[in-house]
Amino acid sequence: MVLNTPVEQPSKETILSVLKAADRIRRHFTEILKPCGLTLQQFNVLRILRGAGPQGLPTLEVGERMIEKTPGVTRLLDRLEEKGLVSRERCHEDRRQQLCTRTQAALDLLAELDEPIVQGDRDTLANLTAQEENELKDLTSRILR
Amino acid sequence: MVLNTPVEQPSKETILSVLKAADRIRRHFTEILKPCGLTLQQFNVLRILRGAGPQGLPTLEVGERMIEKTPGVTRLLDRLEEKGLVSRERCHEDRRQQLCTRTQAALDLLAELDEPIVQGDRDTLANLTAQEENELKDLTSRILR
DNA sequence: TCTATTTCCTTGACAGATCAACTAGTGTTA
DNA sequence: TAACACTAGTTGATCTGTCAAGGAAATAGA
Repeated sequence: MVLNTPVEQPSKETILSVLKAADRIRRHFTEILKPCGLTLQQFNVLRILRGAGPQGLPTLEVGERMIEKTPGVTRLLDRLEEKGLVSRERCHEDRRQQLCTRTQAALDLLAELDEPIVQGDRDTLANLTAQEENELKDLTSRILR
Repeated sequence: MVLNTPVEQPSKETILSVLKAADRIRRHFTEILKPCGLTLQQFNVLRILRGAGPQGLPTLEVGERMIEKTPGVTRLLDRLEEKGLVSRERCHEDRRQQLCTRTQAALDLLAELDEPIVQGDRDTLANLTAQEENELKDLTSRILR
């Protein structure tokens, strides 16, 4: 998950700290989602599809919004379809595309999760002031750019 | 990899930014390691074992230093052993333990990687001043704590 | 209009993360 | 010393990430 601990250069420490923080964040939300039987990525897909509305999105579009390689998305969608949370059908204008839509069940599930997730957001940054939060956003956005 | 993009609360943006940065960092180092046929985690294990010296470390110890669940470590070590980079043998004092040691081949490989990795560290934070770097370390270390 | 290329997506294969269940030694204690 | 719990590690199953290869529809060019 994370680079190891032997620390010499200060940069290494900083990088390590960023990676560890991301790791804690991921675990935190994974924990929140576990009772619903959703993984973090599945949840992301559902939220993206909720945002897309009833007309749905083609597979690649979903992938792009997740910064994710396509093959993973296909199989992610496979599982969500099996669970009845997503439905897919060929697009008529462009028959290469598969339009993915969230089902009503997905909307219900997401609605249940909204509060816990917002709370999770709060908990994640509970130790930072609003200003520090902005600073953190700024600094991380400038990493490797 | 990352939470999706629909953004309402500022906390969400910050969290997203941290996750994305970690993602870029991970990809960056993965890229550096690819020519050597090592994954990031394999590299971590080898560095840990290099740090441990010739007497090696039991499997669980390796796992702890990686913030990693044990089962994963076992299989990680399996692959490294197949590649001839790690050797394992039962500990005589406590026959439950497997002592894992880096081989000479591993040391050679790591030596080759030291410079590229240090350069990778530099590149990662190239856009931050030393002070900003410290700030980033501080802020991330306070996330979810 | 027919081939060549591109685009969208799927499949296969393998590394890795995580959970649950299990084996094999160790230690403890009655 | 026999029974019990504990520790170290492995194995199996499922999900995800990534690469490489490929199919099928759309598009471009001759």
